[in-house]
Amino acid sequence: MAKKYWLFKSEPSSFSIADLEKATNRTTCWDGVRNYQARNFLSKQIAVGDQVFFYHSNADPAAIVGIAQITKAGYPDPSAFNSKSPYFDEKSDPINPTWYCVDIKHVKTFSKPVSLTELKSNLKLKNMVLLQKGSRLSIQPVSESEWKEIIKIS
DNA sequence: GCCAACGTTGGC
DNA sequence: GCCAACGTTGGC
Repeated sequence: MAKKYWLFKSEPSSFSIADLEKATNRTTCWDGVRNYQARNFLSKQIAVGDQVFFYHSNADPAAIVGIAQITKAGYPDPSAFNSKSPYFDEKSDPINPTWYCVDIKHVKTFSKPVSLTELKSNLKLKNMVLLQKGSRLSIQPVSESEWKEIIKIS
């Protein structure tokens, strides 16, 4: 299976790429995703070795700030069953879990982040999911050509 | 802080 | 099944 590319959004005030870099094994469980479309990517399509752009939303500036890779494919999100977690979902059944997560590992932090403004100004990237009007999806596919173009500018 | 766009909920 | 109301996301 060909390697695939993704973009994961995170608000740096809750979890930034610096936090990922500092995490044990530079790895974290990407939990708490509570959107069905994003869930489907996590549970069905994202595979070990896939590459991920780490994006800071609600940030100044909003930007792609680095790269991570998938170290563990989709598995049931433990936070959904933890009543103390802010992501607890009492309706999720452990036998047939509603929510999934993956593990990601830090690969690199860009010395020069690629800002949303730069992405928007690049015509080769106009079809990126991130740039579509009203796009709020927190886990998005990125095409190979988009990936390469962004690596080139970074 | 504002607000447009989106997803979900729940009454009917 | 429709759709209004609500809560959330996220750029500005």
